[in-house]
Amino acid sequence: MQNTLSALAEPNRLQIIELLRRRPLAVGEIAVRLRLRQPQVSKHLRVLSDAGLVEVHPVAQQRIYSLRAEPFNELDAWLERYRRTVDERFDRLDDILREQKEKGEKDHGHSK
Amino acid sequence: MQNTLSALAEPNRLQIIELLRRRPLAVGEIAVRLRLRQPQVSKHLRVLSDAGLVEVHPVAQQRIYSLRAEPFNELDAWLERYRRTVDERFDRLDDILREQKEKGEKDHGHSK
DNA sequence: CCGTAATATTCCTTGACAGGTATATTCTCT
DNA sequence: AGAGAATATACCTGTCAAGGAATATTACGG
Repeated sequence: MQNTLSALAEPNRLQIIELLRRRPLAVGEIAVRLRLRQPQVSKHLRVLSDAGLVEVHPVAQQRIYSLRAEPFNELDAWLERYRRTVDERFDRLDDILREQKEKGEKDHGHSK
Repeated sequence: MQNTLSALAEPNRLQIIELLRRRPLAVGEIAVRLRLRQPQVSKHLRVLSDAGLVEVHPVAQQRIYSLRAEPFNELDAWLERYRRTVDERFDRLDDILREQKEKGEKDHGHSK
């Protein structure tokens, strides 16, 4: 999860992912489309690969990179935990605030 | 999207978010639970706030931080585009590879 | 108004990381 | 085997962001 997020945090890497969403691509093609130099693309792909976001398939001297589904599913599962709770937390915010306020007042009265 | 991802890329910030998922908290409480120093917590919260991931509600001298739903919804929408395509891309991978291979062979024959 | 609690901000230092360039590696074709 | 693609790696450099410590700010009670 952490690896996935930090891999996607880099703008160019996110771009690469967006590109690969459309279809698998060779390193050189990515470099051309994103106007990056080949070594940087290779390095970014290394990071993405280590994070499990992409996989490689050699075709002659080319390496075709494509997305892997797993990390996206994990992200999805992680988000799921928030879809459930964020809204209700928001609703309860007033209660929490009141709670905190009362706690503060109680402490002050105690120290008198 | 990019802002959201880079905000979440930092381990401690992700931890903060996970904490706030359970319930809104004051800065000091976060610091205690994550064993971080108060200034760093404030700084991380600043980043999270700028990214729109959290919002503040003052209660006396305390600042209660809570999650905001919007960025999570955006992330969800972004992921949705992948839920649809990753699998089918995966199925088509063989086709793509064959395609690339044939292209390569054609080029070579061309240069003869 | 003063003291204190809670938090934010500033300044500094250091480490990680991305880009640039050169070079190594791998594969294919002849 | 040799040449030339396509890609990966190594090394260097500069930048930026995170942690540490001190200080500023804000809000409250007396």
